[in-house]
Amino acid sequence: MVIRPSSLRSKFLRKHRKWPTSAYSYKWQQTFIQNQALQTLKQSAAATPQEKENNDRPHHLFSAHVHSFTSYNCDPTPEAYHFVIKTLAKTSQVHHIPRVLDRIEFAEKFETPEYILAQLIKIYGFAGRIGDAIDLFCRIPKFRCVPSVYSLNSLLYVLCRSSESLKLVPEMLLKCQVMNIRLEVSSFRVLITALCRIGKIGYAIQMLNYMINDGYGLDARCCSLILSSLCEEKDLALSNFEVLSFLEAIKKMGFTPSMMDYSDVIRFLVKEGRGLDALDALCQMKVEGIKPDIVCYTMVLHGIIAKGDYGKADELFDELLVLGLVPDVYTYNVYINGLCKQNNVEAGLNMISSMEELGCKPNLITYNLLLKAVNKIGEISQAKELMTKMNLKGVGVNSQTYRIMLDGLFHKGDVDEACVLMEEILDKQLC
DNA sequence: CTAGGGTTAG
Repeated sequence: MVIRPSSLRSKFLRKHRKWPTSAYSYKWQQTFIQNQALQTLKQSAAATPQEKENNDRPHHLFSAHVHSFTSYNCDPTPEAYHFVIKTLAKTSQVHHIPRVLDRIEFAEKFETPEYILAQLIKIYGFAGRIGDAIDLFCRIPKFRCVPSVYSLNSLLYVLCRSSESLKLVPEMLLKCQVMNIRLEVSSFRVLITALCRIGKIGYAIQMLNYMINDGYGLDARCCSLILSSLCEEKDLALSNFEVLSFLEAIKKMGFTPSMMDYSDVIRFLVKEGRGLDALDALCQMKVEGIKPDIVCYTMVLHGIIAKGDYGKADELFDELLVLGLVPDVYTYNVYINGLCKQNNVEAGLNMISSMEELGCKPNLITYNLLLKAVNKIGEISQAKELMTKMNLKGVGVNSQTYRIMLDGLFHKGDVDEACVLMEEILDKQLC
């Protein structure tokens, strides 16, 4: 028969208890006294700030710890040790933690709560002590604690922080099999998040494959994460090829993209000058029953206009209105940009009043776009008028505004006016 | 809790 240590301990307590009370009451008093001891310890740690800064006295906290518990004639609690460890970490005395650990291992009997050890793994990791973190992980059973995926995730998190320690991950995954810890979806999330963060998206996709092969099922969060990382990937040779094919692949495996997923993809496609692909993605959304919001439409509209397909742009604008979406400044600016590119300045200027009627205030960008277009067709006086209107409406100008105006004036050969404007710029120190 | 994500030009 297996006798669990906890039942052994309670038998021992019943036999040797000091108070003629029930076990419940005894426990209560014990907890109370331990709390008092912990309070004393915390006070003594807080009361000596000058010693905290003094690294020559590393034993202070630790001896205070022992002392406060012996003076209350009770055993230190795991929480007390936790406090000591946290304090040592906070005061950059991580190198003194091993002594504390030794004491927990050899002098104490309690079952150490796993979170304390898991947290220490992270402390070690952030202090750059990868070796200590790994050692601690392997040593967890010595602290009368059964390591679970919780500790493993902490370790994986730490290992994934640098490319150097990343190499140790496969070894640790094997090791945890021996320790009988089964990876959970959360572990994969830790790995994939970290891999994406350090730009190792290829490895992240590999992890996703392992996950599927090991029967964990496809995790939507992992998919979204990899997808958005691919969209942000700077190596275009890689991402241009991957983004859509990756999306296609995970969709086949049962992933249903959310609006955010599509937003990421559309933003990527537009940035890459693939406006038509962005439009396709938008259609795909609708097919899948997701109503694209105004941001999606604005991005696609931008992409289409960049391609010069103004007919499609108009269609798209109509469509969004039909869907009941309300265009905002971003949308109007994109649209106005399209009108300006077609040299349809008239329509662009009319948009200002339309916007105002619809309760959408034109902003600096709106005016800059139109100023540029007006100057382009050589209507300097109209541009000046527009600038006055800007001021009137309380829309401040920026250096871009002045550059546009100077450009216009020089283009016209109006050097005098340009000089006047130049002085105004110098006055405002907007150079 | 319903944001965030999106607009000029260099």
